[in-house]
Amino acid sequence: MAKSNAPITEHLAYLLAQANREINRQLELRLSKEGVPVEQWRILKVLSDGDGHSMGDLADAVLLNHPTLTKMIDRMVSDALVYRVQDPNDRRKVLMFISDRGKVLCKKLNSLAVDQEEHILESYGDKSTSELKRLLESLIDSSN
Amino acid sequence: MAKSNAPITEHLAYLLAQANREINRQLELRLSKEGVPVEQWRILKVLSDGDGHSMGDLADAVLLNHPTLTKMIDRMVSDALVYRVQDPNDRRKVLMFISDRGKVLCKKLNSLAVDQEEHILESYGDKSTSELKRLLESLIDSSN
DNA sequence: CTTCAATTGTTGAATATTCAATATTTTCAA
DNA sequence: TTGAAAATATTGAATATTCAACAATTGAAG
Repeated sequence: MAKSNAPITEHLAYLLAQANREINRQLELRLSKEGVPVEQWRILKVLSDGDGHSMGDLADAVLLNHPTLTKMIDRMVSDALVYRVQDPNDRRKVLMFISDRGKVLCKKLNSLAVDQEEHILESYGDKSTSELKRLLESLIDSSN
Repeated sequence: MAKSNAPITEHLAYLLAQANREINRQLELRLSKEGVPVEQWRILKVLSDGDGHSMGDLADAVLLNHPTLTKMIDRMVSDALVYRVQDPNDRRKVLMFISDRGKVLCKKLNSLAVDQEEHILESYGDKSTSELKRLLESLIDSSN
């Protein structure tokens, strides 16, 4: 039986929040070299496959809710990183695409992100990293 | 060598964000029964030791930055869950304490949170959970 | 001692996020 | 075929967060 008086630092929810906050902070720091928030990097990366993604799909993929995504996309369209196309098969939908400018930026961001992953591998270890990834994936799976 | 064209779902930062989002959403759902955001539960839990905690310490412990914490504490003071005392040893500091009312609420919240942890244990497994916790702690350690 | 830098917490303005309501299009049952 | 319900994206108002500036206190060097 779980103890209700356990310190907060022993709760899974807290450990996840703490780890996420720290890793995200580090990534943020790298990406700030290009003046881009983490969410925009995610968006560019998802759109990098060249396919059109609806706003709904994209929102799920980049962990943002719809209105937040809409407004972030507005900014990215202003910056000419992505563009909207109405889905010809279902005109309720908007398909998002990455622009050439977006692709160029995405490459730079990818190398900054890889830089971070390598840094983690060094200090945290190869074994631990892949084991952690495996466990996280499995946790996410079991939560659906 | 890490691949820069790896899908975003393979990045540790993304997996952490995704897992954190999901687990936090579940916890939020439970705590909403008492109308309390997750951060307030964390605050109450940290203050449950009965000691006075400065705003700075508290901000670190509950993963909020200072201005956000100040404003959340303002609300909690209005709700009579916590109270401020000026630190007699260092009058720049404010020491936060939990009230009796806060303690009562905290107990209810704890059992809701334990409920969630038990639910995770069931669907995700005892072994995986403790192994994941261990790896997260170690990741956090190695990031300092 | 005095003064200047560092620490601590709060405030207000700027920014971002969220919730509820809306508009548009599609689906599907009658 | 029509009309109601569902799906999709956006908008605007309400709310929350963040950044930079501020005030108060302490520490420490000269």
